[in-house]
Amino acid sequence: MSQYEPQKTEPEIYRLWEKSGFFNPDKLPKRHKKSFTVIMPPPNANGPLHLGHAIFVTLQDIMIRYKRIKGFKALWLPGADHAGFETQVVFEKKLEKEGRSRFQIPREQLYQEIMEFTLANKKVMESQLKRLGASCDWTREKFTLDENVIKIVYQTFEKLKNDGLLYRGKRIINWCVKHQTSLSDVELKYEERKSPLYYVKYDVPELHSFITVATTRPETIPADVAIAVNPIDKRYENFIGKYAVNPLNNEKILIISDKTVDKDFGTGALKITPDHDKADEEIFGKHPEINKESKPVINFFGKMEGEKIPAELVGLKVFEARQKAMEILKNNNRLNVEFAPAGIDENYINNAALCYKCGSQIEPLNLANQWFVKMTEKPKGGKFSLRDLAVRAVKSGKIKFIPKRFEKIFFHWMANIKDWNISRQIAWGIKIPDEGTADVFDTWFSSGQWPFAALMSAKKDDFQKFYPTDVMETGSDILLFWVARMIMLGLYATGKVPFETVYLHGLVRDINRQKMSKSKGNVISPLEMSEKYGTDAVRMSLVVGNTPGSDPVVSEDKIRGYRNFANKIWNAARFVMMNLPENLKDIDAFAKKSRKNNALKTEDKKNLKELAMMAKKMTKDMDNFKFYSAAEQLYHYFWHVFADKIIESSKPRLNGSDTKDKSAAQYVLLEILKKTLILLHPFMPFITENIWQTIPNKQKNLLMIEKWPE
RNA sequence: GGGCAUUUAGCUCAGUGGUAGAGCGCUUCGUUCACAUCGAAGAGGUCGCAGGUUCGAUACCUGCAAUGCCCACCA
Repeated sequence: MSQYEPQKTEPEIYRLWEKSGFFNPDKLPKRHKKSFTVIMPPPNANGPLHLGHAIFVTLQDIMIRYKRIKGFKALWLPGADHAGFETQVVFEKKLEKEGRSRFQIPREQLYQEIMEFTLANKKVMESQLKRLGASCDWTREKFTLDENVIKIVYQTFEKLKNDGLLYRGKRIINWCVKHQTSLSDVELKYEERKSPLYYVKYDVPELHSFITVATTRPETIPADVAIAVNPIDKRYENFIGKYAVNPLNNEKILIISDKTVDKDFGTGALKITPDHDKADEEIFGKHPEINKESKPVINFFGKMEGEKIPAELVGLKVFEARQKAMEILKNNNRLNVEFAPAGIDENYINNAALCYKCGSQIEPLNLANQWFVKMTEKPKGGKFSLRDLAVRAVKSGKIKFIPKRFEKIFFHWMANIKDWNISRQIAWGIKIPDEGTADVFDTWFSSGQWPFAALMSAKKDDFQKFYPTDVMETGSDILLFWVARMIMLGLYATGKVPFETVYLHGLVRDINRQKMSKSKGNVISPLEMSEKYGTDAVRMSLVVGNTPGSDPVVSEDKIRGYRNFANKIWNAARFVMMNLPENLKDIDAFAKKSRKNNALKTEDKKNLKELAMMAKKMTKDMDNFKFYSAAEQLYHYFWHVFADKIIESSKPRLNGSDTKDKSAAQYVLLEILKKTLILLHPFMPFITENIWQTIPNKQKNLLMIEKWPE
C-alpha cells in the first residue's frame, strides 16, 4: 500500500542540503581536512540538460559525496560554458526559424542577443543540475565569460605570445562556407565520397611533350603554381626544371621535384595549388624556385573569383565550376584517356572533410591574420613544447587515464599534432586582443584553461587550496578537443598538472544502440524521467552497467527497475522503523545498550560480518573508480540479502515473546539499515537522506556528512 | 592506409588460469504479513571462429571474422 513518492520530497531534501552549507568545503566540520576537488565540465549554456549531462552529474556527484562522507574537504566547482561556435550554431537555427539571419544583424547586437539567450539557458541549467542532486558549491559557480576568467585567458595568450609560441599568419585554414568561419582540425568530420579523378594533360613545349596530372579538383587548376614529381621517379626525370602550360589559362608553371609526392598515386605528378590545399601550401613553402605568386580562385562563399580564371567559371560554386572545368578540358582534348575511360576515374573514393556541425564540405582557404599556437616548439628559454609537457605528464603517471586505453589514443594524437588555429570568425566568444580582426577565440582555447581559470577566479586562495584538482570526469568524445588541451595549457600556465585522474565515460545509446538525437526522436530526458521515477532511480540507471569508456545503454525500463529498488528501500526502512521499541528517541543509546546486553545470535554476528565484508569490497571498488560494480553490489545486498533474507528471518523474533532476542533483532536491523543508507548515499542521495531524517537520532545530523562505515 | 577496442544467457553487461555470474525479460507457483513498484522456485550459455601455451583456457599468445571508435595532406 505504501509507496515512495520521490517527486514530493526530492526538492525539499535538496533545500535541506543547500541550507546546511556543506556543499561549500569551507563550511564542512573540522574532521574534513584533505581537499578533494572536481571541476565540473561546464555544460554548454544553450539548451536543457540531456542524458549525457545526467551521466556526468551522477558520476561526479558519486565521487564527491563519497569523498565528503569519507572526511575530505570536497569541492565540486560548477560552471557554465558560453560554448562559442556550438552556441552560435544553435542560435542561428533559432534565427532561421524566425526568418532572420546572423549576417543581417550587426555584430554587437548579435552578441547581446546571444548573451541573453545564453544567460536564460544557464539559469534553466542550474535548476536542472539541482534537480539531479548535484552537490556542487554554488557559491563558487563560474561562467566562461566572467570578466576575471577572460582576464586569465588573456594572460595566457600574452604569455604564449611572449614565449614565442604564438604566430599569426596567412595560412590555409579549414573554412566552413555555411558558417563563414575557420575551424580547427578536430572540428572536422570525414566522410567517404565518390570523387572523380581527372587525368589532365599539361603541355610541356620545351620537350614537345606533355605531363599528366591526376586531380579531383580541376576547378582549382587556374590557381596552380607548379607541378611536382618525386625525384626518384624515372618517368619524369627529364621534366624537372621545365615549364608546363596551364590548360585553363595558358600560364607557364614550373615542374619541380619533391620527395613527399607519391609516385604510385595517379600519374605520380601532382599539381601544386597552395591557396586551396594544405599539403600543396607546404610544398610551395619549401620551394623558392617556384617563381610564381600564389593567388586564390575561390572566395569565402565557395564561389569562383580571382584573376586568370576562364570567364565561364567566374561566379560558379565549386561543384558547378568543377563540371564546367571538366567540360572545357574535355573540349580542348586535355583529358588523358590512357589512364581511365574518357580520362576520368569515376569510381575514385576519398575522404571529404566536412564541418562537424552542418556537414558542409570544408573549403581549404588562405586566410590572413589567423592566430596559431605552436604545439611542438619549445617556448623561449623553456625546455618543453606544449605537446611534450602533456606527453611527459601522462607517460610519467602524473596524470592517469581511466580506462587506460585512452592514453594510447592521446599519445597517437599528440605524436601527429599540428599547430592549433585559435581564431574564429564568429561573434559569440572572447574577443582576441589584437588590432587587426574582430575574431574571437576558439572556445576550446578558453575552456582548455578551465581548471586553473575557474579556481583562480572563484575565491581567494582557492587555487592554492584546490589545485591541482583530483579528477576530471568527462565524455570520451571530447578527449582531444578538451582534455588534451587542458593538460597542455594547464601545465604550461601553472607548471602543474590540472588534474591527476581523467575518468572518461561513453556516449549514451538507446536500447537499439543508436545515439540519442532529437531528429531520431529517441531522446530520453533525464528531467522527465526524474519527475516520473525519481532522480535516484535515474542516477542508478546511469551508473549500473556503465563501465568507463564504453557506451552505456539507457532505457525507460531500466530506470523503472531502479524506481522499484527505491521503493524497496523505502519499505524496508519503514519495516525496520515500525518494529523499533516504542517511543525510541535515541538510536545511539539503544545501540549501545544492545551491544552491552550481548544477546546477538551467531546468525546476527554472521549477518553483521557479511555486511562489513560487502562494505569493504564495495569501498575498494569506489577507490578504484568501479562505481558500476559498487552500485550493483549494494543493490544486490540490500534487496536479496537484507530485505529477502535478514528481514524475513527476523519476523518471528520481532513478534516473539523473548524481549532480549527481540531487542537483538531490532538492533541488527537498525544497524544494517543505517550502514547501507550511508553506503547507498552517493548513488541515491535523496531517498537515503530522506529516510535518515526519520530515524530517531538525537544528533540530527545530515546523512551527507555522516561517517563511512569502514 | 595506420591505430585502439569489443565479441559471455533473448536483451544490457560483470567476471576469473580450475568445467560460468547479475539485472531486465521469460515459465510455474504463491501473497489480507514493510513492499504486486512483492515473494518462492525454475528454464536458458559448446563464454565469435581456428590454432597454440598449460595437468587444465571463457580468461594468456597467434591468426581469422564481425562490429564500433580514433587518427591520416595519396592529390
